[in-house]
Amino acid sequence: MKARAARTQRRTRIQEENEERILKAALEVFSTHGFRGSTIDQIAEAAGMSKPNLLYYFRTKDDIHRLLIERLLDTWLDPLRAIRPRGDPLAEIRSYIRRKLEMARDYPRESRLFANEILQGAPRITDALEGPLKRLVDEKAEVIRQWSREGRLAPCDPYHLIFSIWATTQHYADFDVQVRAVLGPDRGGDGRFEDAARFLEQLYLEGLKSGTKGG
Amino acid sequence: MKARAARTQRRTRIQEENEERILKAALEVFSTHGFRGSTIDQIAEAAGMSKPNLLYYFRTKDDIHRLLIERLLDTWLDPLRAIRPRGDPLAEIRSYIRRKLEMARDYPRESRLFANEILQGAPRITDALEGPLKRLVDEKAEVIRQWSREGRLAPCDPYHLIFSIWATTQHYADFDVQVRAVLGPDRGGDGRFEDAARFLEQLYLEGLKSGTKGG
DNA sequence: TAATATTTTGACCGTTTGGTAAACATTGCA
DNA sequence: TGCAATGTTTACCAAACGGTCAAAATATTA
Repeated sequence: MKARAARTQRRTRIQEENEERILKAALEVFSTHGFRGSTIDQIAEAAGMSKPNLLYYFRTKDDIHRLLIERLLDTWLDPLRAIRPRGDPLAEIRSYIRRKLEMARDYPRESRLFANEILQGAPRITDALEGPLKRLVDEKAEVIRQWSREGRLAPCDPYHLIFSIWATTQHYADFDVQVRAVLGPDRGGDGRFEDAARFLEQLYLEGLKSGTKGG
Repeated sequence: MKARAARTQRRTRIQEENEERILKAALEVFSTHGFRGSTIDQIAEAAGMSKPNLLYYFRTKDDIHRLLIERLLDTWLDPLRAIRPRGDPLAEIRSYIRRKLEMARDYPRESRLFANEILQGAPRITDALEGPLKRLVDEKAEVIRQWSREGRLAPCDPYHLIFSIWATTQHYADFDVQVRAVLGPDRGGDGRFEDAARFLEQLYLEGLKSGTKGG
């Protein structure tokens, strides 16, 4: 029985280990060089195996990338999904910012992989953007709009609110080098995420509390 | 006299035209595929000339990229430089956001070129980040801090304030595909920049007006 | 342990890539 | 007009690239 077929049926211990090693290495490489900027050799070396050996587990470079993106999209929107329509608006938004910042801190490579993909025109995930992503955002935007209608949140454009939270939080993963360079060795350390959280919470909670006029 | 030497002295009309054509084409290509993802052939084709012809004007692919980045950095920080310490804090911040949004709208390729560079670890511009950029940000951060001290602006971390403005405005250039996909054909049109401006101004002006407690 | 299935390797292939060399064409000017 | 400087093209190269193949090595199991 060939390995190809086997993988779809039963997976060996070695298969499981090596595929995971490859994906981990590929995430590192793809996220820092983009798809075209990464070579199979680079990934193989990072995974500690030869190129043909790697290609025994994944038929093409594209396959690896596709799987990584697929996995990513699966969990990337969890924080947004976690917004509860019945919760307190400002508390929900604060939690959302928190969770997104934690993801930027704990999964910066995933963030950069995504950013690379979008930056280059999202050739492989346009469907996901226009389908599931749009639907989820539409749903949560309606929740936010309802909060505003009920006077529990300042009236504002829910889509641009979501965009701005994406932007500000992912910035700390995607533009990490710049953030560190500007903050310098002192303030660029581990504390920067807490400083960011404090600032963003202040900005959003003050900027969005009801009683504030808005568009 | 060789062309190489001539370029440093007097530039022919043809030289001027072709170098400009090449840079324009290269900006388009580099900004959407990154450095390694772009090929000289692609740039040459976009510029409407043959590869050797292009290489007559620029010795290497790297040279083109370096020049583009150099030009970019030169104007990229103009909006930040334009912040006047003696102006009204909220008005200055509003203008800054406006200008940055306009740049995202009018020069999205430059924004993406920069984003690509930072995302991939800023290998070619670390010096610029740690030097001139950091100095400028330090200077303006002090201005902002002073505003807070004077009670004309809510106390806040000036660095993260600047980061958040960078992030939210550049987002509309760098993540354009995603923004369009989510907003859909109706709201994704030309109006999205004005909607964004309205939202961001509300957020920042309300979130930062003095009288607000902060860290 | 023997037989079988799986895993790893080295040698290789066609294509693409960045870049060169030299011949050819064009332009600008005395 | 003639001639040198400038500009363009054709043909090419070596290295890097994505990927294949068959044989060797290892692991699994009857």
